[in-house]
Amino acid sequence: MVFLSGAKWSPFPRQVSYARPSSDTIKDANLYISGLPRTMTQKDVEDMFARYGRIINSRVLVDQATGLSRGVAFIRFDKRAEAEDAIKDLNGQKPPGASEPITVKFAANPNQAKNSQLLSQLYHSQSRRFGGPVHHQAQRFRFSPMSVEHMGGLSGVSVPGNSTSGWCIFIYNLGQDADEGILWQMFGPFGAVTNVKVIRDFNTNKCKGFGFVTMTNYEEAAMAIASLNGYRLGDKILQVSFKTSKSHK
DNA sequence: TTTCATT
Repeated sequence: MVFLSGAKWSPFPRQVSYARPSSDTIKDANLYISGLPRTMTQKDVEDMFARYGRIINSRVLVDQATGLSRGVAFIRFDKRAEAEDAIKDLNGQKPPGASEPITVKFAANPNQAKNSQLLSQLYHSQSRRFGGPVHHQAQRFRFSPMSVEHMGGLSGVSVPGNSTSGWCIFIYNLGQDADEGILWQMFGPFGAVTNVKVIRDFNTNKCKGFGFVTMTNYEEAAMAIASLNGYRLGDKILQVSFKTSKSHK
């Protein structure tokens, strides 16, 4: 005779909760990896990091239009100590067959990143006066949209800076204190700007002297470059051009 | 004095 009264309501082993315990040991175990060879897939990256611990999830950022790797990835480890080991071992190292070292560090909080970008735009849109040296010169630009419409023959040509999500512009010779706001101010008048970035030193937060602006329309980007290249910002002469591929050698 | 990347 089978006596079932003790079985209660668990006829099958219940799947243990998916939620992971909240604990310091699993906090902030998320890594940001940049400088990866574009040929490396998500699996390749996982393979490289697997020996340091249990990988909870991973992602390789790809250009939405081309599907090509951006050389940037995320790896979330089970434990922070595992992530720390991976940083110590792999940061600044070259993957097999790679010519450039990779950067491995803890990932920034995505909410923080989004907020700072929003704040940057908010600051830009709310600011009426700028103490910077650019403002009083803004009217020196000559707008001649007719001339650039002639340059339509872009198809089939490999044009630096292009991607279907916009035209990436490289700005060199920014001052150490440059910020995103100055880029919005300089490029915004020429047309649709979708993104700006000031490259800063990780530790000092000082600008490394260059930045990027993404503009939607070629004509506006070309006009901005033509107008802003050679522009004097503070005591420096800007160099402005379409971004070129870093691997031109 | 010369090319990012933050799911």
